[in-house]
Amino acid sequence: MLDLGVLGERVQELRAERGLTLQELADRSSVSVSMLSSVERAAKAPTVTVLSRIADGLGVPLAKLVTEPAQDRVIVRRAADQDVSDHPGGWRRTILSPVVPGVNVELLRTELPPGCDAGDFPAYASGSHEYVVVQEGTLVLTVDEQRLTLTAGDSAYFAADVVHGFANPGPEPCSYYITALIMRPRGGGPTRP
Amino acid sequence: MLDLGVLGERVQELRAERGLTLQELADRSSVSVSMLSSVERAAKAPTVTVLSRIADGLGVPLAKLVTEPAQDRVIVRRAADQDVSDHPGGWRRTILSPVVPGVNVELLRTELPPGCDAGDFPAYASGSHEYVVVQEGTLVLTVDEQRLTLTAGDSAYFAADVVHGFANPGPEPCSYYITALIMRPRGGGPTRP
DNA sequence: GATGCAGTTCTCCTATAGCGAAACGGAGGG
DNA sequence: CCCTCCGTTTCGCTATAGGAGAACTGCATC
Repeated sequence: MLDLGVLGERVQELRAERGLTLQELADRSSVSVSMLSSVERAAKAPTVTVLSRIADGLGVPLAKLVTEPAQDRVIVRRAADQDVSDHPGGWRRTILSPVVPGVNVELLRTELPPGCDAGDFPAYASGSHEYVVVQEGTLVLTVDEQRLTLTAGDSAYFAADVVHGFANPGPEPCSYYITALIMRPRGGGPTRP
Repeated sequence: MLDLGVLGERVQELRAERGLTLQELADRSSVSVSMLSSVERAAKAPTVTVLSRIADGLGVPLAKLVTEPAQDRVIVRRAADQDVSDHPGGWRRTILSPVVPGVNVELLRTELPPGCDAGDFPAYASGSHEYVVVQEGTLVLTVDEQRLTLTAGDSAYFAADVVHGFANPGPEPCSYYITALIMRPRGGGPTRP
């Protein structure tokens, strides 16, 4: 259940960060000063439309105002304990991120031998996205019919709600890191193939 | 700006997925049938409290209902364009993640010369967390008085709401990748009388 | 065609979100 | 001390969110 107090604090904090007065935020967001004050003090529950305008005025996505995360301790995985999976195509994937309840982040390292195509990955749920950074070699990234060639040091971001594939067409091995934030449709489907 | 039509469709879709009737969802969410119908048809704009109850009834986080699917395409940063910052201590940090509105993820690569201590980083807001994977060399990770030695291939996860530091005590260079999910600070403000 | 039933929409009515403007309170400045 | 400025809170008033139940719709079965 949403805590209006937390919501109010969050709005106030974001406004303070930007050095805005109630009046200035009111102008930016087309929400009255009095309403803003009420929301910050949790005196009233704004409608989604009003809260959306407030989020716009603050320059943050609406979701930012209503999500609250969890926290944990330090978890280490030694190189020897890493979860390495060798695939039929000859490529190898290492899942570097420990499983943390409530956090849908995965940090992966993938090694593609020369000429190897790791194939296509399905479109994940809406809202999923991935960061890629190439460590060495050449990576051809395919995102929804769009092909991109990345070399060592290049990084890329894409929304992973479309089909996407990875291939190494070059004569040298390719390795790259992926940070994936995967939204899961309810029912707890399997993790990345 | 939030589109009530989209919101309504989303609620209806989620309800259909679960095979719930308006009445059943009303019972689960403590929101009247008529209000649910109005929201689905975008006839009324619910308050955040009501929408939060609806989200609970559907078993999805509130943010799920208000996040608009990223319509972004691929964003690439070439190695030559990377945002590299050299620090006084002799270490170098490369910010690999393009700035994506609404996503508070950072993907970084850091290079520490032999014997270099990058110093301490402050405690971030509660809920922040980081993944670290060592590419080469030896990294001493300090998290809230706890010291850990990581070598190539090791990865670690920790909640970043405490002071944490990175150092390379070895005779060889050390490089590592960090995926950071940083939450906005909040709650530090003074309470009004 | 009538009857029953499950799901959805419409019809009031009350509580409150939301706005404009006035009132309040603190930090300088005279 | 008194005034002025600036930001915040409070005060009425209006529009609308929200609840309870009636009315409608579609689809079976008799």
